[in-house]
Amino acid sequence: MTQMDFKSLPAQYDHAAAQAKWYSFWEDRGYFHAKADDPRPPYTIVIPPPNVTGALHIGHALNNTLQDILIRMKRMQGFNTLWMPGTDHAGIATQAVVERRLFEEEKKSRHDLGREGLVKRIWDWKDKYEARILGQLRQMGCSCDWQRTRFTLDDQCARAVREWFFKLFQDGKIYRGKRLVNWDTFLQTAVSDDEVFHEATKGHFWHFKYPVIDPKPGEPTHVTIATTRPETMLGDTAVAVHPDPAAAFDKLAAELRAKLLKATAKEKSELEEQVTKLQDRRAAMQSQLETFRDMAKRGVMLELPLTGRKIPLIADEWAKPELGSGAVKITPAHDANDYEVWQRNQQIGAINILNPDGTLNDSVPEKYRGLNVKKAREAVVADIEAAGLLVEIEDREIDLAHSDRSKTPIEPYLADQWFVKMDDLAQSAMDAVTSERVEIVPERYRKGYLDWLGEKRDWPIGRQLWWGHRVPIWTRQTSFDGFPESTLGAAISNAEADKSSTFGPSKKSFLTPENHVVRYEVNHADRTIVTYVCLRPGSEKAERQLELNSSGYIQESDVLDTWFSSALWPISTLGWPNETPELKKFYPTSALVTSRDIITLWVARMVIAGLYNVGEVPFHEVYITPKILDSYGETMSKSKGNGVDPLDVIDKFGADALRFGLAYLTTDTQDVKLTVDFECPHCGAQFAQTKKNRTLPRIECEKCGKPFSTQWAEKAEDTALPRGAVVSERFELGRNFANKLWNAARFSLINLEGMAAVRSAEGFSEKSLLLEDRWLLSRLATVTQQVSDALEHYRFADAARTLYDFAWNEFCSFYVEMTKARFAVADQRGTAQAVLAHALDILMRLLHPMMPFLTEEVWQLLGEVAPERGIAKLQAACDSVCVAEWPNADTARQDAAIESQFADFQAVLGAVREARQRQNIAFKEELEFVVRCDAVTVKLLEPMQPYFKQMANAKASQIGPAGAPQDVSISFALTGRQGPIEVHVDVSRFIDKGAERKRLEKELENLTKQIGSIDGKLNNKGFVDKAPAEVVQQQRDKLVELRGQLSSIQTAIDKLAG
RNA sequence: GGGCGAUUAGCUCAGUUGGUUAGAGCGUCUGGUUUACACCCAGAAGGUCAAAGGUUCGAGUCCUUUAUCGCCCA
Repeated sequence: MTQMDFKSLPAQYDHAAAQAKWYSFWEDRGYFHAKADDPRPPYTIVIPPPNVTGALHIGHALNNTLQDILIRMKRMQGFNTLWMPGTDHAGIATQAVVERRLFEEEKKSRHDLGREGLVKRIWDWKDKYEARILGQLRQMGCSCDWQRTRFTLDDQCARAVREWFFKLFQDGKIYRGKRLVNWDTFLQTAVSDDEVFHEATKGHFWHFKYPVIDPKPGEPTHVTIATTRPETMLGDTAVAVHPDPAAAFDKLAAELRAKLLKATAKEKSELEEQVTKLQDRRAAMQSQLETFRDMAKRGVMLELPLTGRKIPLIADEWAKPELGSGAVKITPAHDANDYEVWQRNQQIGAINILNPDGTLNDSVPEKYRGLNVKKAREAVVADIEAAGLLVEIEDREIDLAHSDRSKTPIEPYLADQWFVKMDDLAQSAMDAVTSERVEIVPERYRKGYLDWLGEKRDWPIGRQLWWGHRVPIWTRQTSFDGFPESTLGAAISNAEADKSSTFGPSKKSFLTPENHVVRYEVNHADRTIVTYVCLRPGSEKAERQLELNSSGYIQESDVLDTWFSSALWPISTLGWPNETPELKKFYPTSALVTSRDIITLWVARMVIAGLYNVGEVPFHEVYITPKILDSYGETMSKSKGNGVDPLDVIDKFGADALRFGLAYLTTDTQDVKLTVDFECPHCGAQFAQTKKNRTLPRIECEKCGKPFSTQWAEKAEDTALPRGAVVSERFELGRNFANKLWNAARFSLINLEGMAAVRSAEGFSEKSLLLEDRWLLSRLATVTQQVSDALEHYRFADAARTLYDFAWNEFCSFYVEMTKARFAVADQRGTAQAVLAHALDILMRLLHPMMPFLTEEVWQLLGEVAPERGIAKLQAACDSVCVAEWPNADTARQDAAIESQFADFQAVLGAVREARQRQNIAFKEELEFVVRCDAVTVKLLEPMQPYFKQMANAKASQIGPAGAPQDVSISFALTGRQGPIEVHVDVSRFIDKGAERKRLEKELENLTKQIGSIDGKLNNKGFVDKAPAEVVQQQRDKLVELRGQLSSIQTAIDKLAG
């Protein structure tokens, strides 16, 4: 076998080359593919499907890296590992992006294209970004089972959506109702509360008078109301006053008094002022409010200006006696609070005054019809003023809801919606968490989940969009003019009972009891019946039949909320509703890794859907990742322009560095701030991304002044410039670590040549293991335990830090350094090689989940020189570290005594090195030193002579109980395992006595302080009596030690003086 | 208004059930080219653990209050 010349390996780790080589290697060998008939226990994660609106940023990189770390570890542990990949269609978000571009680039609206045309455009968009996203995941090294890639809008997912909807409809859990929704007048759809953001804006508070109809003598002739949205008065259906003003005032006063009791002096005066104000107001207004209340009870009507309508004065607690006039206008169709008032006072009714596009509809007087909100507002205010009913206009800051998607103001709007009843469903998902069938990590996120579900608010699932799963319901409206109303109830219950109906299409053979469910809605006002037919998936023929003109059914035009399909993700991807082998094998899945903002939107709904459809929770553990913020502490987002593209980081630092860096940041408590820098493509200078420059299409380098383009570049003149990457220096840590590992491996490879021959000739003897071998093996066992345990419990940062510290500070800085001296000695060579190869092997396995490319590169090279590895027993290395067995901690090799002996050696070495640095003595100059210590330590240190030479260019001239300092030396008093160790480094040729005395005096002061503190503790009776005996003993030992050190330092000082 | 979290070195962050003199990376300073690595090596300086009070023999860690910041819900 011809061996590679390892010396010719590059001195820097070539991440690009490794990435290009190994990803396809793993994929070609099918390592990522999980088979349903594999008998090994399964370990499954479904990816949180990234939405196809745009490319992934570093937050996604974090989320997916963590999943890959778990998956890769479990794969090595011998599980049948499935990581299910895919993307999400993200209904409103994607449609909004495509519509916006359509408008920007072609000045067209979606209506110009029509439903089919727009949907085609969105599919094109989806294809492009899906490819981009999946490509990014590959670049990161994600080991997804690509053969199973799904999309929430593909046929398989569509079937699952249809089936779930059908089941819910059949069970009576889906209903249609009128609800106040957040209406986006731009996109013309309802958006959920979660898609709305609030912003304080400058606005006004208008006060109007409504005339009272036929007031009794002495009663007020007008009621004053106030509003921030005057145009909504056209939809008023009542004015409310409080039913018991006296009680309301009493309550407020009581609350203030309670606050006052607890208040600080500073708050007190302010509260007292409030009390006075309230008292004044009460004196002035209570009797008038009671008059209004009495009028309301009597059924007094008001004249609603501009409309010619009469509306009632009602008593309802929503009216606040302490605010404004105490009376409040009620517009149930356009205000959430007023809607609630309507629910309590059904007789007042509700009037929707808006068209879907935000203009006023036919329910308002003709002159306002067709006006948009802004124009209507101006007109109403002008007309009210002209009528002499305008009281005043206040300036006021208003909290205005905006649509997250279109950035336009939201109008509360009464619309027909499909809802899912949440009572039992929410309860089932709560039970799953309280019973710990689903465990949320970190635990504090449980509360939010349970609180949200506990509200059991019904879920509005319809979206007035074109991109999504269409509601699988066909509707027909028929008149029942020909039927006496009294017989209707009976007709319908008959129909329900035998699934055939006078009005329904039951006689047609295409509808069978299995494939459809029918529900009816009787509308007495206009004497119609609406028939809803829900069809099961796979009834395409029935769908076509229903849509024939003769039967007059049309399919609902709304599509379903994206989360309705995402909720099914863990089961739809595995083939549900079919009972596939995959579903049997891989469901419930093992873990879900996601971000906290979708615990309610997504996680809770997956639990609901899993339990409802399959009867089992979708996953056993949910790990919530930290969130990545930019240097201002803001969340990263495409629209803000502060996102970092993982590919930029990979280009510059490598995928291993990205992944390791991310794992290193993932502690369980914190969000993570990342510095974000531009990198100039001309001169390579890095400078901070700021709020100002982060959305510019072109930027001039702060250093060389040359311009470069950014992600915002669109004009040809900008895109022609070279693109500047956006990176973060935080990943330097990972890059440096990767390089360190690479070089340690390179050193090992160079020195392992011929190893196999030596090994087989000599055999292996346990006795040939030196202290440093035993130390390393002991540490390796402990590190293996710690890393496994940390990853098992989602403590990614712990695992990363443990590996970093061990690999750099122990393996490289000590073990590898020490082998340099041993390789020079023929009879030590074999053992050192065996241990080195073994340690490198284990280290690569432990690092593989975090740094897959580097570890594979090293693994393959190591395989060339050491195809068989191990300590007592040789084993052939596996073809790829990707499927190598996860290390088992060799606990028999853990040895605390060895570790502390080694620590003594490290301390002595450290003292010698410090002496050299203190005195600025070049490494070339050999130092001599004396060690005074007990006999056991002598035995330990004597064999270490070669290492003192190797690592500090120093020689111990004496080691023993009688070791005496040279005339001019730098002295250290150390705490050894057996007892005190004094190190005296002979610096007669070099010393700066003054500096050394200063250092020693400082040391003396330090020791004195410590001794004082321990003395204090030991003289404290409380401590001696109450603290555990071992802690007290520890302090006593410490005191003795410190006193010993004090005297050695004192001696050293005296000597310098003398 | 309610809930959750944060505040530790110049910066970004660790710090297990309370127990030696609170750690790391970057940055700063000093000095280096030794059988891999300057993306390196050997050292150093740098902290009233946000503030106040409490529990305890002992508090960065537990409790209370306050301040500032962030997120979620209304």
